[in-house]
Order: sequence, then C-alpha cells, then structure tokens
Amino acid sequence: MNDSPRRKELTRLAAQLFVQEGFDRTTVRMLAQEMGIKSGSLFHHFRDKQEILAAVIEEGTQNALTLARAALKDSAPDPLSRLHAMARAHLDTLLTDRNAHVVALYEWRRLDDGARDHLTHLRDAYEALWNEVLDDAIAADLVTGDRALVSRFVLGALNWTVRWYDPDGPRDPEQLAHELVVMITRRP
Amino acid sequence: MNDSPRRKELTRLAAQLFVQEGFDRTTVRMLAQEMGIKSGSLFHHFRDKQEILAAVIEEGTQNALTLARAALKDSAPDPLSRLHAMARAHLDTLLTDRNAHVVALYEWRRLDDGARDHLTHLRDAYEALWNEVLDDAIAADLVTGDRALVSRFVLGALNWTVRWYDPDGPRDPEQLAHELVVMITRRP
DNA sequence: GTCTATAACAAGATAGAC
DNA sequence: GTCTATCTTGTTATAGAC
Repeated sequence: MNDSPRRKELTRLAAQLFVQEGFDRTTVRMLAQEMGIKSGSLFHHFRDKQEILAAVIEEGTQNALTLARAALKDSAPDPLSRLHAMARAHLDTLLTDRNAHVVALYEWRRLDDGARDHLTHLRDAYEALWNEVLDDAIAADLVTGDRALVSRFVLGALNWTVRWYDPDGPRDPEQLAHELVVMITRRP
Repeated sequence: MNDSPRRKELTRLAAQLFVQEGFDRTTVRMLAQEMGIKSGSLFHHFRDKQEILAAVIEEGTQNALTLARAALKDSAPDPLSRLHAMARAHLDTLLTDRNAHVVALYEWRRLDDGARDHLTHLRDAYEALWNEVLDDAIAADLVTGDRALVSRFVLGALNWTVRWYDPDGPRDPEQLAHELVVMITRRP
C-alpha cells in the first residue's frame, strides 16, 4: 500500500506482537488494540494480515542489511574483525530490540508466494554479505570447512539465540558474538 | 489419556502434519483426514488438541534421548568420537524422518504450562547428555569456549538445519555432523 | 472406535457513517 | 483515519446414535 509514517509505526508494533505470540496466534484485534485503534481501522493501512507480515519482514531484513553494511564499514579490515563485526551486528538486530528481524527469520514461511518472491532478493543480499566475510575467514585459514555449510551453521547458531537469550543475563550481544567467534576460529 | 498402539500411530501422523504446517495451522479436521477418520472421532483418543501436541513432543524428546544414549554406547570412548556421535544422532532424529523431535524443538512454546512442566525433565536429561560430551571435548582442548554457550551455539546450528536441509541434496546427516565437528574443533 | 450433527465461539475482512 | 456493526467462514469441542 502506501508508506506513511503512521504505517511505519504500526509495523513496528506488529513486529513486537509477532515475536511475542507468533504470527498465527496474533489476531487483527490484538494488533489493533496494541495500536490503540479498532480492528476495522487496521485495513485502512494494510490490505490484509499478510501485508502486515510482509511489511514487518521487509523492515526487518532491510534493517539487518543496513546495520551489517555499517558494521563492516566501521570494522578493521582483517578477516577476524570483520567476522566479529557481522556476528555482533546480527545479534544486535535479533536481541537488542527483539523485533522485525526475528519475525523475518522465524515467520518467513508464512509469507505468501508473491511476497516471498519480492523479498527474496533482500534476504539474498544479506546472506551474500555473510558469504563474503566467511569466504575471507576461510581463505585466511581462520575458520575451517565448506563455506556453504559454515554459513548455515553459523547463522543457525546465531538465530537460535532468540530462543534462550536473557537480556537480564550476564552476557550482552557483543560478548555472545565474541564467544561464537572464539568457538569457530582456530587459535593463532 | 491411554497409551494404545492406535494412539501411537495417530501421534506419528500428527507429528508429520505439525512439521509440515506448524501446530497452529494444523486443524483437527486436517489431522482427522490424515488419519482416515472424522474430526469428532479424534477426541476419543485425545482430550483436546493440546494433548496431541504434548504426545508428539513427549515422543520426539524420548526418541532423541534414546537414540543419543544408544549412539554414545556404540561410540569409541574418545571425546571427538563421542561429539560426532551426538551430532549425528541429533541430526538423524531431525532430518531422517522429519517428525516428532522437530515438533519438540519448534513448537515447545505452544505447550500449556502443565505439559511443559511434565516434559521439562525429559528435555533436561537430553541436554545433560550433550553437556557431558561437550565438557569432555572442552577439557580435552578439542573445543574452545564456555560450555553453556558452546552447547547453545552447537544445538542452534544443528536445530536450524531443519530450515534448509534438502534430503535430495548432496550431503546426508552423517556428513553434516562431520562438517559441524570440523568447524568447531581445533585441528590436532 | 467411528459416525453425523451441531453447539459455541473466534477469526479475517467489509461497508458506510462520522 | 477511525468508528460501529456485521458478514462469512472456519475452528475446537461435544452429544448421542451406531
């Protein structure tokens, strides 16, 4: 539909509920209440519930991509620093304000075919960034294994943190990123 | 409820649907159809839909525990072999017949409080097995890092395979287990 | 143990007034 | 842009016959 600031705000609130309850269990009435409007009014901003999901996932993936690019730009150029920067950025989008990127990862398969086609290139761009960094790490003999698999294992380990991470616990995303890097890199 | 062989068979079919569609999107009518009965008849075997989920998850976790114990029993006693055996067993329960264990991992939070309390000890027993094996691997200087985190990262990497694994692809669970172990162990 | 029939309710979505 | 009111459909679960 459109791209108003109001819609942006509603998308943000939807992301929060989708993470808390899951997409399927989040009703349009719950969404409306969280937004302080009635359920009928929601459909002025979004054609249907699917479109809300697509908006959240687009936002989440775009966010992750932007943050990752920024992190690489600020990072030292050596493969270890870049690997750490990527892991840190990924965890920040997942754990810091537990929102749209989590939905992008965990509710991807709830997208209908059209939306999935439209968003796949975004996700691919994000994964391409990871592949680049991991290729360099493997070439530098910092990490061992087949890139295609290493990439999936590493992202799996990071994505799963959503399930157990406690924001009041002893470690912050930065430390988790460090620990993951320690686990998969060969000591110099 | 009871524990008839019929119920066991129905549980197996339910697991399949829960993996394919997700618990929330699987209706009792779909379950009944898959089982070749009408939806009303389902409630002769299970009190409600929740109880089906609990049965599937109990089955899946128990399976994983049994298989892991068997794998450790058959394994060579060195830490590397045991680590590989655990990873292999875990992936077998997740990828080989894509069923109850996947549901246990991915639909755990859909359990109601009572069922969760009842099943937590099973899950803890399974994780205790992992912790033992990882403690040994870390003590042998095979893997580097804090056990609590290593355990979560490794299980995350393994659990996420469900999302991308292609049974017709070039690698089987055994090879994936090998690649994961290669990635996280220090070369001798 | 399974069937038919249906109760009881919750869901997504629409229409038209304001 | 939001409201009220409502339509339509789908959902879990129950009751009683077979």
